[in-house]
Amino acid sequence: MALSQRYRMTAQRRVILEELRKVSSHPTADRVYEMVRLRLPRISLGTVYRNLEILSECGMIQKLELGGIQKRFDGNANNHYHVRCIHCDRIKDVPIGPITAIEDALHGKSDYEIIGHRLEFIGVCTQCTKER
Amino acid sequence: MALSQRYRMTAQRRVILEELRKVSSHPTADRVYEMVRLRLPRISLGTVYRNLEILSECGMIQKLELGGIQKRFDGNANNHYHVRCIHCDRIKDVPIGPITAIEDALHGKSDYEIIGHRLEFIGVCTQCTKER
DNA sequence: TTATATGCAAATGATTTGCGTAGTC
DNA sequence: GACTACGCAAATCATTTGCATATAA
Repeated sequence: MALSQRYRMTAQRRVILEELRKVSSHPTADRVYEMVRLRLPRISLGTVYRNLEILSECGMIQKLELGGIQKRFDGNANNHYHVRCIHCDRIKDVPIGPITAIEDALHGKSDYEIIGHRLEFIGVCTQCTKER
Repeated sequence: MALSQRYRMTAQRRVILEELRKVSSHPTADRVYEMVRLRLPRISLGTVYRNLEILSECGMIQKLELGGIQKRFDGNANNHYHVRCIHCDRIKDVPIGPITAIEDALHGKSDYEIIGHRLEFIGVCTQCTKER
């Protein structure tokens, strides 16, 4: 929360960041916990949550807060969109840049001062397409 | 869950629907509970949750599952977008229709079969603009 | 009459937090 | 050495669920 804090690079924080950057699966916090625990068996789930929060605050990772119950985390901090499989909840990056035109569509039509948007695509992943 | 069920119009369900249609505030489940309790003091929170679920399943209301911790409900079942105030979380309808072109931008660029999108605008409401 | 719905309370599940100790800067 | 972070366990908060009873169709 405190943006003026001096953050320290602990082993836990480094490993969480490394593991998250290794995968493209957009894991939940407890999946990250599982992944990290292979290298740091004594790490606690609370530490994972705390660090995911701090890392996303610092802009080193991304916290995805769209559909779904659990939050997902993305080692790629660059702003980009995602597709979520409606059946299995698998999330994949989408290879298109930010569509700024979306906000233009709203110009002068809302009394809110528009500062951004959240967009997520819904679809069916290749695996689920096969299985049905 | 069971789509083949025969739903009954109980007093509780009717009042929840009526109250939700009265407001444009996109309340959380417990706000709906408060609203409904003025007319049905003995209703339980569980009943409110169960009915909000059923009503949105039937397409009579909308469940908003974008940013934020708590789900929000919308008495207007027509598909439309929302703006969320980044400071106070107030949600307002946005007077533009579905932007189908958004999905076209993705054509051929993802191996997911795209079936839709979720979009929410982020902004600052008039009240929060004044207060800052 | 009979399946669906309710009220109540307890359970669940994700996330957060308090606290005493450990480690970084 | 001072302050941030950790591990652990308990707390929180939104939401869901089991169960006995009530009610719509």
